[in-house]
Amino acid sequence: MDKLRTVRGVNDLLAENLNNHNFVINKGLNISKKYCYSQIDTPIFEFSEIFTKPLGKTSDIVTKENYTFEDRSGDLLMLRPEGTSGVVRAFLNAGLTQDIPQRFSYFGPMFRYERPQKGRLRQFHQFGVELLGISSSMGDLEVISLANNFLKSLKLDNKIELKINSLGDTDSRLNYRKILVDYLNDFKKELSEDSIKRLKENPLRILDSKNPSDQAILIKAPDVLNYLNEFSKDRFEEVCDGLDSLNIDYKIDKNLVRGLDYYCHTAFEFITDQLGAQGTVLAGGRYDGLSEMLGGIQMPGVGWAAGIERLALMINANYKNNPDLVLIGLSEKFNLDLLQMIDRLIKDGIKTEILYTGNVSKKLKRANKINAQFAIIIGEDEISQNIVNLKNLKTGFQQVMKLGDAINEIKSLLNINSE
RNA sequence: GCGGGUGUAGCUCAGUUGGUUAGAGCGCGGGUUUGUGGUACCUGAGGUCGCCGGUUCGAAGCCGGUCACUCGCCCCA
Repeated sequence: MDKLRTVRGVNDLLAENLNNHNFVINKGLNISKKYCYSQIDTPIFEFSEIFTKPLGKTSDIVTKENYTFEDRSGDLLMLRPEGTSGVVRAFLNAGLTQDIPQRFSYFGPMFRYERPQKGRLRQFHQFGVELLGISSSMGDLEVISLANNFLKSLKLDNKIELKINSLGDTDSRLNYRKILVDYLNDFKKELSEDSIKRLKENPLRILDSKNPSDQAILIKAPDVLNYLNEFSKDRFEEVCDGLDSLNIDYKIDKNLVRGLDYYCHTAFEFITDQLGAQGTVLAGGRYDGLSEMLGGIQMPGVGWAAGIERLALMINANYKNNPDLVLIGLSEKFNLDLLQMIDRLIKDGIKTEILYTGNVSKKLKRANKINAQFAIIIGEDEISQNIVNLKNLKTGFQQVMKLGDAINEIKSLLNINSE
């Protein structure tokens, strides 16, 4: 380490950015609380299998993008690359299978060893929700409705569109997989290198390839939706009809596939064109097999996760942290008096900062810079008469009065209600 | 992991074909103002030109490597 810096793909969050993040998180928590989702917090690392089992052996997240390490007792651990597996694990651990449905919301850092880009970091943050124990399409519709209202509350609904698809149940999926592989095998020579590899490992992923020659081949490829069995097809129709009656706009994208193995039936992504290659801002789907993959009982689930960084890039939460009031002493010997005064001021809900150093002129300059509304200035005279000099920094008007009167004046002018 | 672009002061950026002591604006410090801010004027500090090596009498500028950011691919939120 020759210079002070963070490791690659990992950022500090300074006031303004953090404010945007918190804005996104708070909107998410608020709206999910109204849908009766309880917040849950799970560890940021788990035994590796918690992720490797459900995510699938061929997913990049498991094969090359994880942060894995052995701890001192020799256990193989992984920094979580996503949130769902941990939440389901916690749900199983807590024995909540006896009390379904369960609704969870969560947020926190996730870790993937990827090539960093804007909106794609190695430590990044997700906000997500999971609904466990509801197998009908109503579950899918509920979480999509929640997502839609979440994005609306961020005023992003006009910049983002919803794409959905269905992967069908296991039977449909395996059947379609066979048909797709048969079709693609005829074009093997024209497929991209990546896609040839995926033909064996995870052929469905070829569907969302951006390679032009792949795309040309895909135009005539068999359509997943035509190969769903009766049950899966009906289920997908229920979801589409449901979205119609909820007035949620969507586009069916037959090439939309989720990257992780545990998904089935409904898959959806909310996508923007404003973030370049990182356009997926919120994505999710149904994962009825996940619980069993972890060794639990059969337990249907559906949920989504949103990229907090990506959403934060699209909003501007108007960061403000200016004091209502600054306290100024004529010299440093009044600083302790000011510190005593703060007890009372914060009880009245007044955001107060003490300016400790410099002469009065410097302190007022500083007060301007941090955009304070009022200043209380004290010196020998004020102390001896038990009064303060209250100055309105916007108008320049100032007068001496009792501290209690000053507090009332500030509160009434700034509309502050004490708590 | 692959391909392209960028990297000069705290910030935004100039810097000609390789040529003396690398500049501007904003910001920051001090002063005009020892109990009163915003404006104005004066003034000062701040740079290993991302890092390492090479070419050259001489490199911020050229060459190689490397690190970081960024765009696309990949992956995905």
